[in-house]
Amino acid sequence: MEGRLAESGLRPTAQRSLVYEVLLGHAKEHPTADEIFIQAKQAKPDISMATVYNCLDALVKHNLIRQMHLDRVATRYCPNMHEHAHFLCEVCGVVTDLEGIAKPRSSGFKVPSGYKIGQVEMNMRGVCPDCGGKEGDS
Amino acid sequence: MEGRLAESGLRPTAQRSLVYEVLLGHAKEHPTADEIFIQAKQAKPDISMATVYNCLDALVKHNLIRQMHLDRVATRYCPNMHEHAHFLCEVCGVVTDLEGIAKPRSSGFKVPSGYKIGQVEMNMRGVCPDCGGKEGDS
DNA sequence: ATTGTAATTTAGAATTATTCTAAATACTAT
DNA sequence: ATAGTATTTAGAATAATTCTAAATTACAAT
Repeated sequence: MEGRLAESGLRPTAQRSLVYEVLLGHAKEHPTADEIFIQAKQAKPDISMATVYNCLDALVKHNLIRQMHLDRVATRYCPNMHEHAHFLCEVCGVVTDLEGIAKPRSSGFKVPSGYKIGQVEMNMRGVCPDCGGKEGDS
Repeated sequence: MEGRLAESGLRPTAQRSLVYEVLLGHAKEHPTADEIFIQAKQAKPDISMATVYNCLDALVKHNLIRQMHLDRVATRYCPNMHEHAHFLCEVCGVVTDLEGIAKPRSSGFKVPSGYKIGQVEMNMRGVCPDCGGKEGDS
């Protein structure tokens, strides 16, 4: 953990390591800052919400985690830095990682030359198999 | 305007028509609820913020407009219902529509069968040509 | 080891976006 | 016209995030 923090040029403080560790341990849940705070507080009861935000922002800036903006409620965080899309089941609310996102230009997007693409975020909504989804028109 | 509202099964009230019209007239800006409110207030000074939210939610529900969740700040709205992606320039902050989004399953996403896909949102960040972006690794 | 300096953390206040509530208004169908 | 339903309204309430200024910590240089 601290290793990766240091590699990325971040000072590996106790709080940062903890926030990163919590997120890695709850990757499937794609937790919000608040949920991460609750978990982190169990290990380090004196950690503050502002610190959780600071740490998350620092981790995002150093490309160790990503933000997900799925809807009008709280931002979610994801430590999976492989290219992937997110699928939100509108019935159960679970977010699933779908690996294999293609690069925009090679997959049907008309990106005029001159645009320098950094981060790409791909979100789908629908119904997951557990909730009775059938194959859609994709 | 009212025509499209009625077609979609929404009662075309003055407020809904106005909110829709404002958004159509500012599609390029991808405005927030607040910005739409300010515009709408010029035409109808007694419209309230709650109504703007109500109307926007109704329009979204009836597939006349889409929400965009680009970052941690306010939700943006987009009346362009063609398949397209959004590009946010991290320098000037302008959001551009990029037409031609491909269907997820046919463009490199591993969507296991059983997932029923509804709305898809694709957002890219980077630097636009005006701000000196060069072609990226896409 | 000690000290200086800058980065980080902290609590709590402040801000902002959004939702809620209950009353008033406007439509629709009788 | 009247009843019933949907919509709008103002303002309060909530929730997420940011700000602030003081305290603490980490790191580098002595």
